[in-house]
Amino acid sequence: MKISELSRRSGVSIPTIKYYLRDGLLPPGRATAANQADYGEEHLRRLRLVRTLVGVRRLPVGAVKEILGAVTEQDGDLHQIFGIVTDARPVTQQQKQARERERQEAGEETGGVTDARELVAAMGWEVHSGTAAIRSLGEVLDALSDMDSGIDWRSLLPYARLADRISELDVQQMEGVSGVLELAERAVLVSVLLEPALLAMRRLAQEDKSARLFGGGSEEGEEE
Amino acid sequence: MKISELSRRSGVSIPTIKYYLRDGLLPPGRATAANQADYGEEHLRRLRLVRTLVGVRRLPVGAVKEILGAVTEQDGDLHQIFGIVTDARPVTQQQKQARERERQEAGEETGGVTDARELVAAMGWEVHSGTAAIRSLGEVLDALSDMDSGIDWRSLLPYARLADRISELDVQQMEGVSGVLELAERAVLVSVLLEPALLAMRRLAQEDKSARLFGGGSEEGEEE
DNA sequence: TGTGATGGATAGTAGTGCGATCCATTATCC
DNA sequence: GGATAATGGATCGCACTACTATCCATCACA
Repeated sequence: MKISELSRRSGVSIPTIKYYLRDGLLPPGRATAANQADYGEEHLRRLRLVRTLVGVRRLPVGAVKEILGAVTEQDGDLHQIFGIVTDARPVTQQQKQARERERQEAGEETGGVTDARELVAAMGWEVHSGTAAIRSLGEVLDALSDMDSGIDWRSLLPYARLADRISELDVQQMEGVSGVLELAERAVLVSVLLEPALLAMRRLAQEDKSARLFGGGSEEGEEE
Repeated sequence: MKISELSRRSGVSIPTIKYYLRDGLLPPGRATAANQADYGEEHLRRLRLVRTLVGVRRLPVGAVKEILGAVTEQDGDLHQIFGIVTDARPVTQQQKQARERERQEAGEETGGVTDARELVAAMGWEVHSGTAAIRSLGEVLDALSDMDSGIDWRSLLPYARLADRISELDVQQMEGVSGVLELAERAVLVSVLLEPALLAMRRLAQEDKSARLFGGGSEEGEEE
């Protein structure tokens, strides 16, 4: 398949495909001549996955590259794949620098991270301690404490128990998938793409619950 | 309080504060002269909230503006506040345009959105149908179907049930908060800031579960 | 044999989240 | 009361991201 066909079948413009090729998001096609390359079905699948992660999940291109690169070289151990996918965080360069600064002036390990480790311990989760998720959770706990919200890691325990049950559903989604690449792709899909779906459902449920509890205040407004 | 004190107390640089003032993220201080304005404690709180949403939750500045603007003018009905917060989605201009195009070529209402409505109906959630959350969920369902993942809205029902229980926790977090602005701030905190915390906990639990199920493949690597 | 697509490279664009600088005005300290 | 320094307001610039556009020599294919 030539690049024009790849473009037609995926709906992605040729310049964008070239950009992904340059950036290593898409492996180069099999070169048949100095100015000709051949792309296969797996390029199409990969391209669709990239578009999904960038377009729907809105991951930065760099993060998608990390995920896909790590996943395709570490093909074999499903747990490793989950770990890699789990560890890839969407942070831009600017934001990274800002984080650096904040971390430095906070003394390299904020109280929130310590609290996050306590929560992990309380839940009995066994994770390798360098996870980005712990830092991420730590940041939120720091912010909650800075804002005097009165919400601490203990108040998050009920949430953690539900998160635990969500993760059980997640690993169930891996059943019945055969190939190695298919498993990797499924792991990416389940752990990354379901994130916006989960948040969306939470928001829908929130609207429902808040209507039942505090609602009725002004109950017109079906118009958009 | 002068701008310099606001900067010192918040840890936010003066140019950044000026930028927020320009963009309407922060209400202007009470002008005492042509080149002097006075800021109060509520400016400090607001600034901290902005920094939390931009820095920790990584919302685009425009989205934060929408949320805060809507929340502070609609002070009164807690359900309205939840709805507003719920409806603000972080989308950049570029991405918006891309969405526009995709929606046009898909005929203005994708199958995923229809599926999303079915899921909402199956859960018995009562929401006004224009919600961004439905569109968001629809996009994910579209992507899952495009990728032939075999995951459809029915497979998401177990997730939806857990999301429902999460939302019950969310509304519980509103208890014991008194003032109107305090309630609004709490609603923002709970529904927006807890998002990264939820995702982080899900990832931690995923790592734990995947280790228990598929793990043991290569169990060294405590080093970071 | 020529026409148009291809790969590869370089440059340009729009949008975001600031930081830097300039300016006239004005609080403030001596 | 005069120097100093800070303030509000404005404009410019910068780094980064995700593309888009253009150019070019080369080559398939009709």
